[in-house]
Amino acid sequence: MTAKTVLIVDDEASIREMIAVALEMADYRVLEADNAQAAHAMVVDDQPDLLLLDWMMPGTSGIELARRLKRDTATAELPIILLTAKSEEDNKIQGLEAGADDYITKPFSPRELVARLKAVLRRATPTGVEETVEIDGLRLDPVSHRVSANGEALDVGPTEYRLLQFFMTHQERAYTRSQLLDQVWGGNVYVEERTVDVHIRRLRKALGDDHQHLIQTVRGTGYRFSTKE
Amino acid sequence: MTAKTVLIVDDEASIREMIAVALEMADYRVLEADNAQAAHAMVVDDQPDLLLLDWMMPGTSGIELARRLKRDTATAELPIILLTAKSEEDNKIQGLEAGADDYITKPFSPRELVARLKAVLRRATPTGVEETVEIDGLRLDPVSHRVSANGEALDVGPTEYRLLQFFMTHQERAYTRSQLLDQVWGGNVYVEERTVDVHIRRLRKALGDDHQHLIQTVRGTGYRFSTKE
DNA sequence: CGCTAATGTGACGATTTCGTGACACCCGGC
DNA sequence: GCCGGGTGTCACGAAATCGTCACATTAGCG
Repeated sequence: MTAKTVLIVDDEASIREMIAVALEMADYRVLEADNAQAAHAMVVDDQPDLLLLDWMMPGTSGIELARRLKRDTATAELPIILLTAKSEEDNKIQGLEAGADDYITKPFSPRELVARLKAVLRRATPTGVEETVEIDGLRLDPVSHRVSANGEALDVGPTEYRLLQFFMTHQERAYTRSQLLDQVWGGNVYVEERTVDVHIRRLRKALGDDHQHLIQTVRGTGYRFSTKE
Repeated sequence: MTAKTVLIVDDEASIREMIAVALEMADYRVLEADNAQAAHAMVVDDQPDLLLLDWMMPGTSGIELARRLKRDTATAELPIILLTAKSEEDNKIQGLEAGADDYITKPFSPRELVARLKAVLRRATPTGVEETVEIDGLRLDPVSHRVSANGEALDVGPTEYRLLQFFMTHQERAYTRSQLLDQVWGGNVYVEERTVDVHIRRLRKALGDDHQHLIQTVRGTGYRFSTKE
């Protein structure tokens, strides 16, 4: 799973720091901004997956930023969690009406924060379209998460599964190891290129004699999935 | 799926309006009533699928209406979500005892409302549609709320029951822990993902050696219910 | 036919994921 | 208050998976 990015917007550096530490321990990427203008720019540029927004800030208030983001279709889907002090509880109505997805009152435990953040992300992330692919008797079904050859189930590991899925939906084209690492492993991972070879090997083995010819090595370049010779 | 009908009961027109807009955007049919008497009539006449009920209303209170509806077998199955102000939190117990299926404190975001409404509708036993499921000698009877294997009764807790019911009505599909939390626990809970594992474990144990193979773990993803393999 | 670079392959330790038992907590019933 | 079932969380170990290496094999070239 690729790490989600969270943008923390608060004018107090100490609070940002505390939250950042908690989130980083929970494996989130963290961005910070100390005012609404900077935050808005970062939302546009860095496209975080979630916004942690302080209610009270000098200049443009948090709620104003929330309202603005929700009005713009490009950013309307961005989940927002508002942070407020206990005494400001009355403002909750405005906050949620402005489009916030959740609302946390200070003080809060890091753990609570992470939990609610997870919940919001879970609700916000739409499940992609999944179609089963079948090629030459080889079938991959994303719904049941199974791979079968001529009806017989094959045992493939998670990485081999993703690799095969990528190949089956991108046939007839050669990919370099680097491209495969990007597409299958997901962008920013540091892994040896030769690791791809090993997983290709494992996938071929799993496919068995009947189908391993589908994965062809393109010498000097990388690999290709193809039914043709 | 035919659109579900939701009856909103609140004496403040502005609140009804806000909710109505949110629900219509989410593809629900919406009915409105501003007092308990009218609401009762509409429940009988229009048979909505769910009731959104304000706690505080002039005349017959929301809770009184809820109690009344739950007493009548004709309307007892109707899911009810209570709306209350934060300060009335203490009354939560009474609300749930009166038969409400969920409980939302104002203010709330439209998104939250829709999420919990979905969850309630999902969990709610849609009157009449409940059929007993039997798979591979394993039988789940929603009417008596019992599970049996080859005629022998099994002892499963409430959560395990819902989990099993969900699985039996959604075979051959791999679900992530997140999805299971959404579907079985309801989208608004903040629970660790690993908790799913524990309940899977409890369910497997309850199913016994004969049937625990039906619940399969999909490494790196989650779980699946299937007779195959 | 040798040589070299690229790829195949088996093994291995490190890491991740999952299963499992224990435990603390909540809440309703007694 | 005490008890007991139900629930969520944790810690630990087992198992699967991953990334890397060393070495074998192969393809392409002169």
